[in-house]
Amino acid sequence: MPRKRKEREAEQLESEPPEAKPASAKAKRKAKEVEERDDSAPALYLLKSEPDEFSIDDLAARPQQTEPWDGVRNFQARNIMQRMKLGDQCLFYHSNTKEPGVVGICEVVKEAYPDETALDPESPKHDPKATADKPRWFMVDVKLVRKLKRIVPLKELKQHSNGSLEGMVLLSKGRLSVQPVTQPQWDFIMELAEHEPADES
DNA sequence: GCCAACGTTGGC
DNA sequence: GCCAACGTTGGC
Repeated sequence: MPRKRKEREAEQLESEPPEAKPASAKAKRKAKEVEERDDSAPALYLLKSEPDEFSIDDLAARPQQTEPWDGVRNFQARNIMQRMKLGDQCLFYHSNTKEPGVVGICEVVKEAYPDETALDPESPKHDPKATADKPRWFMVDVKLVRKLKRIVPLKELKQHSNGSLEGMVLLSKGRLSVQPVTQPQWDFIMELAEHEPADES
């Protein structure tokens, strides 16, 4: 029975990471990236949330200012999340709202573990394909580090899409809800947050 | 509310 | 294995 390609790809994504499998060129590249990663520095990411659902202020109001990042239902996003390590830093991004943009920083305080909302038939996020044995979806816990002095709006980030933020995933793969961020991109956004927005006219 | 972009599903 | 149809995301 020939496997459907998309299905195979999805399963590949599902069973990744970690640990060795035959290893495509892509997988090797990824392994090399991990190997070369400087373990002394936390990795950097961006997490999207719709503030109507869960905002940076909701995170700030939580006990311990900590929350499980549940509900991710995209393989690529999940795989990125599964690579997160304790202490990795994440930009908190407000999406699907009046003023979308980066609003704060949070930190990984618990590495990937099964997302129980996928297993719960009562949950709107329930996934019938998820089982206790093969949970399929994972989440991390994040803790608020700080809110930024001001929101750095998407509109403003876009103004630098051919400059300091060239190649930023947010600007090319707009829909991915968990994304890697590079150190220069991170630093630049921090810099933006410290200053008043540049005059747009 | 509209719609473009993109991921997923399923027929063949 | 291709691709059309469908669903979701998210900016505007």
